[in-house]
Amino acid sequence: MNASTAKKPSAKTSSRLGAGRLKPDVVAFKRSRILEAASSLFYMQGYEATTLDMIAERLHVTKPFLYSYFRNKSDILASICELGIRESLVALDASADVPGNSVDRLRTTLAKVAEIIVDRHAYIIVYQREMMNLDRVDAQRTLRQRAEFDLRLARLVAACQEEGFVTIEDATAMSPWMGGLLSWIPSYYRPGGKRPREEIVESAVHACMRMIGLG
Amino acid sequence: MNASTAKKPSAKTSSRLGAGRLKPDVVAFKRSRILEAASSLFYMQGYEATTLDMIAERLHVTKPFLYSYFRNKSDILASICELGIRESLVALDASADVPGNSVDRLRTTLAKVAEIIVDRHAYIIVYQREMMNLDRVDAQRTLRQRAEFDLRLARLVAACQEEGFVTIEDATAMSPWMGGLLSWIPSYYRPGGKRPREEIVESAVHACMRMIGLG
DNA sequence: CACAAATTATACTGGACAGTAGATTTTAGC
DNA sequence: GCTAAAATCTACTGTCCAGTATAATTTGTG
Repeated sequence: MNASTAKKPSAKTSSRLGAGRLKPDVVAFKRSRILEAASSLFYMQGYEATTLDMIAERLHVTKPFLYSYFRNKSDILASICELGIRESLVALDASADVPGNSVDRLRTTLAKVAEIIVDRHAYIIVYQREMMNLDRVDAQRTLRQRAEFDLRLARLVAACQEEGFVTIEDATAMSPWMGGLLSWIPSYYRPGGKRPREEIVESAVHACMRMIGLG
Repeated sequence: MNASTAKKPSAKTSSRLGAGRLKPDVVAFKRSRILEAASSLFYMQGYEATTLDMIAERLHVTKPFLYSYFRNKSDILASICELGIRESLVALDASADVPGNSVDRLRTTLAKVAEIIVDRHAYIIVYQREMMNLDRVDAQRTLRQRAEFDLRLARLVAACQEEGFVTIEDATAMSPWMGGLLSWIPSYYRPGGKRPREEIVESAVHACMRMIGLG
């Protein structure tokens, strides 16, 4: 295969043009397994300390196998960073569909994002810690996604202000702190720790809401 | 010299035993200049991507020179991590001397720590990002310092509760979020950005105080 | 100004690791 | 079950860099 960038099997790799449903899914599955193994190792040992041979070994494959699914080491990292933030972005997008008023929407969305961050803690940590190892293009895309995250969060807060639920003047100035607090969760909460997931999420949401005067 | 760990000139390095005031200071000065150069490069490019030759070049010295003042590369990093947190710890210690009630003490201390973090942003970022590159001993000491930081912050919050200024039941559960928020400052605030230092500090302190119901 | 001790530099080594060329095996259509 | 293509592996290379042995230089002292 030797995917130069995209792994999309160029439309007519299989004999039956555009037909094969299975193969693309298999490719996607393999990619996600590689990312799982890589993120776990990056999380525990760091990006530079993790060799491609280690990733390959964990999957019982060899290094050139990885190169069939990713351009190079930093392409693996870029995919992890991408995954690390996209889900949160999707959750923020979905906030418009939450029933109730703007405060309900904010609270529900914060909780949803907090849950995602707890569940994907390894991706988030790797994302924050290793972003600088990305090449220019990947780094810029990732930064843009992060800016998008902050922007949408700020809009949610602004809506609470506009609808009159929040009277604190500098409420929008609090939204970056909310983003920071959420991003901080994985540093503070280790999976398998004593505190249950729900408690962490609830506490984080509380902290965020109080920042804008909503108990 | 070839400092094996401590650089203390073993008491009678100079001819006049225990007399020389200058030399130890010169050694300390050189060490701090090395740390400055190293932290700046680690901050901008990451620990692994920074070679000892780069650090030496920036100071117009050579690699073996660095080995006269630090055991190895990770010893340099360990010193940066140490510095990155010690000042904050000192500020937390000094909180007992702040006049006024416990709320005044908390507010003043949070502001002081926020200022330190803003001023030492490179150290803080490197500390958070590269801690895993430390060897076991240095990593444990650093983790202990961080735990100490969280503990003292929690005590300050608890005092506000005991003196009756804070009525929120889960106030102490908020203190880790305060620590996280403060640690987040350098990711959000880049020096030379549009927002002035004071504004950032004030906003951060506000956010923290509101978490425990103090506007 | 000689001469020991300290400081700093030159020049090298050894190992690790990302990335690759080419061989081999598996898969799937006929 | 034959054959072409896709998937995967074996074996290698070139580079980079932490760390070091040893040489040169500076500094302080009598």
